[in-house]
Amino acid sequence: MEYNFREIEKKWHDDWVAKQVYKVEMDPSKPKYYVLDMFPYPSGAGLHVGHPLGYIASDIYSRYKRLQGFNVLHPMGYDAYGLPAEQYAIQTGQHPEITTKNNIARYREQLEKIGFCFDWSREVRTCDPGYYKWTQWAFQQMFNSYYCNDLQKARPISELVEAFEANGTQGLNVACSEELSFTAEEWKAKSEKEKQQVLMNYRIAYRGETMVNWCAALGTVLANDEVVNGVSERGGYPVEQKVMRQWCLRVSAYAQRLLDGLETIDWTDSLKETQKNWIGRSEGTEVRFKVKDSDLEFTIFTTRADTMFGVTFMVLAPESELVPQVTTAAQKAEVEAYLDRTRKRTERERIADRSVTGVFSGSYAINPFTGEAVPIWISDYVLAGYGTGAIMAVPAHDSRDYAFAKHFGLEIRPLVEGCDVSEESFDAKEGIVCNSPKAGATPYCDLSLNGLTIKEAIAATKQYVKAHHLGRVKVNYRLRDAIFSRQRYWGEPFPVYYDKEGMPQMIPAECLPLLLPEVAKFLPTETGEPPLGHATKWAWDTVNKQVVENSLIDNETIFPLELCTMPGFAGSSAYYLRYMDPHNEHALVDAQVDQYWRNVDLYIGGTEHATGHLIYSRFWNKFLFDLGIVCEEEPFKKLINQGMIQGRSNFVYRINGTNTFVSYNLKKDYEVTPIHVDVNIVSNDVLDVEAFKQWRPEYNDAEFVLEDGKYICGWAVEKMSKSMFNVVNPDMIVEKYGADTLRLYEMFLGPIEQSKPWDTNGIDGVHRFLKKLWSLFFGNDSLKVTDGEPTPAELKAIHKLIKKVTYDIEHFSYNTSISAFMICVNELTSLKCSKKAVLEPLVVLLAPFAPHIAEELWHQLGHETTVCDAEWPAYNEEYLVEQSVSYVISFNGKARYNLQLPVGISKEEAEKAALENELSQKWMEGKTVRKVIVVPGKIVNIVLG
RNA sequence: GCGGCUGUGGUGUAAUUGGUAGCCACGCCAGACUUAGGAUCUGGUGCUUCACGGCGUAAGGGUUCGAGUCCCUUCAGCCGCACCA
Repeated sequence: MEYNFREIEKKWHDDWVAKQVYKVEMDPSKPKYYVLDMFPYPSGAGLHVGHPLGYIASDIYSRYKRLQGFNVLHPMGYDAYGLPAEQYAIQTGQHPEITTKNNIARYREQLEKIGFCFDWSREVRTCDPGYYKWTQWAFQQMFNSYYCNDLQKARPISELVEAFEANGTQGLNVACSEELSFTAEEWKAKSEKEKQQVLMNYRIAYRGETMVNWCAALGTVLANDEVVNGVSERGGYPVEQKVMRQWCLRVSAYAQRLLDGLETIDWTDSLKETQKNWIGRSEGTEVRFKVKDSDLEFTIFTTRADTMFGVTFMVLAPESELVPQVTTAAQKAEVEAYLDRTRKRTERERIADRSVTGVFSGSYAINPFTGEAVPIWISDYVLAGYGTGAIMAVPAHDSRDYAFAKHFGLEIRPLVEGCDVSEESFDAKEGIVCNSPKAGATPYCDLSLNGLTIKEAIAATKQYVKAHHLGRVKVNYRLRDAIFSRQRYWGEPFPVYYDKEGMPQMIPAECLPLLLPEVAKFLPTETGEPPLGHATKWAWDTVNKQVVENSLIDNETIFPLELCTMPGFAGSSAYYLRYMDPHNEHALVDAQVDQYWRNVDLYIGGTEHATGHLIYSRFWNKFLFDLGIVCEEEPFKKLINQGMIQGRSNFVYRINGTNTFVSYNLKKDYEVTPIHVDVNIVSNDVLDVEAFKQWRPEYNDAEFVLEDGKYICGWAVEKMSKSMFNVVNPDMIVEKYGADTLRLYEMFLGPIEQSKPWDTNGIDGVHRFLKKLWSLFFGNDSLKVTDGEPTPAELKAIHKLIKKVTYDIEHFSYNTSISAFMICVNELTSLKCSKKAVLEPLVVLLAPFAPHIAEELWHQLGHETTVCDAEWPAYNEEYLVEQSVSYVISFNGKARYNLQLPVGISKEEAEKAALENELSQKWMEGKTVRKVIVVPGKIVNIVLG
């Protein structure tokens, strides 16, 4: 009987669907396990072989955990809102709703073929109203919350109002956009509108005027993680910095907790490192400087407080609001010209061109430590968005200040013993401080740092600043608030309207979801007019279908609605929670359900989400945790990044000016042009010549110079893309070899975390393995499984496998498991073993990897129930014990030969046996044994004197 | 510039975590069965040497009886952050 994978896979797939084998219910009698894949956004290209890599890995683990008796939640859904889905729709000129629907259908079809154990009854789509109701709901909760730094958690905004009424801002320690200061009386005197404006400064979801990344080509603003090297991540369009009023999420309030939480979760070091870099914690000091001959004062941030005595100038960011205030009349024209120039530069130009530019403001600042007046400059090497947008420049010990000082001829004052600053600055934080004035030498300051190490000097200066109220110790984070609005169509509408004061108000929670309206034109605009402006009919509450004309109408008053939509990461930030309770209409997730499933035990996905989704999700979850909605602070306990699958392109070589193609190893004799050829008509780098002729009309009459009767193609690793003809679809592999072969092969390719090119060479090896496995069960035309007692050799083979596979799955080392399967099957084949007692555990072990064939064999062995509900076999060490162990006898560490010694022999006995054996040898005469080292069960090393 | 990771046959990789480097595959070579094979089966395959042997885990050094594995230096590649004060 042949291994007919097509028939088997079809049969069991249909059976699983009919019997709902993968449907999961909450079951408190069993321990839970939650395995999650990063859900895909349904792009138009469909799945390629890179997508399933992670899904297969998680599927294996899910099935394994189920066999171990866990109640496993393993869901799948679609990240359907957002830029990628919308860009695809725009490119194909279709409505995103239609393309999204079609793409999802295609994804589903492809996923079905691979035999995943997803519980499809829990599928979520971020663009479903029933789903985004909870995205909108979460946004409203954030709007109604502020972040208390003392409690280190989000609290209802009403508590903040109470605090204002009682004490104003007195004693307040909360996250805010701008430090405000007012008394309770002043608060009470404010108008309702003013109060709302003040509260906006504290809300976790707030509308604020900030520097944003504006991408004209995409017609929208973008979050920082959506901008890479100054261009948009999606499409690579230019991005410019612009001040705009936008919705933002106060992610920065959670910076420290996001950092601390990393210590509690099992992620790779590299991913944690990426997030740490992104959060960018930096401890330093804020110091106030007065402007000379003025009441003005401004604050700078520095991590090098020890260099206060080396300050020779100050620099402001061009965007700083201080710039107009410190610019003197004489310098005005020059400053304006400079501001104009810098304003015009895009982010990319700013990154590319790092030549030193700047302009003198005309004013001076007083160094609070020395009383010295130093010039205030303006330069775009100082960023408005970090620290205070102003710095004290210490050219001797900062390379950027150094370059600036050299360029403009400013003083460089070294402060570290023995450092040479004639050619470059001395940036290292090591050495002994010198050149600071003696204590009491100036009327301003009695601090002397001479003789201290830099670290001691920093601490001493911090202390001094604090004691003399010159500033404060401050921790800065690079992490910025997330810009949360997009001037695009395909996203969640904000559940927001604007009152007659123009202040945003939340649509009543019972009216959610606010549905995304139909619009005549959904294209984005270069000027940033949101497409929702075209909407004429809005609706909310799917039940009541209240319709409003572009506005909320209340007692005949018309209130305009927010026209921006939410960004892609909104819908993906809490989807793992929704899977727990996907049909709940009353809560994002029921508290009891959340108590049971808690959080994701194993999360598998790509590194590309390190600074986007994986930050936002953690933030979102921590916020919900603060509110008591979820019971775990971190959403993803363990995370594995599957490597990227690159394309492996094939080339044919056309002899210039002809239609003749020369095989790879002969091409050096000709002048040739390499041409990409579709990898799907190449096998093991051998071109299917006939298929090539059919591939394109111009090759119909192609001729070939062959080697050994074959046409060998060249190859290269490139991005997997249509234009390189190197895209491999999983469907094609499934069609040719079956889903089980695809699953095994993707895992056999190498460690999951490693990036590698997709290379179909070698897939025959795993396919052959399945055929060999099949032939353990079937003879020429019938089942040949027998009931006999297994021999010790057979038991050893299978128990070795059980041990190895169990260990490997726990360690996500699937590639080595598959090797172990191959070894076992080869052993059983040569032992001619077809005993049920051996083959049955083999089938169970295989079930996570190749579920279809395992299911078929399981039923062939006479079982009625699905193999998914079998029990994971346990191994017995007894069967693995060797009768004797081969010890390596080595002299002075050099291995000489093997000596068989009985199992269980003690260290001393082994030593003795080895010596007896050796000392009788002739060549040992006259040598003295200095030491004998026995590694139990392994090695005897004899050290000769 | 700062931080992290990686480096093993022609190829993908493995190595019981410091114990005979190269498991399992691909490819290649030889053989068997075949009208035929992109089928199946058997054997071989790190380099070098006729051989005995010698050399081999990016390069160099160190620790150790023993190093692919630990430590130091260098080189190469990949990734993250980056005028972040």
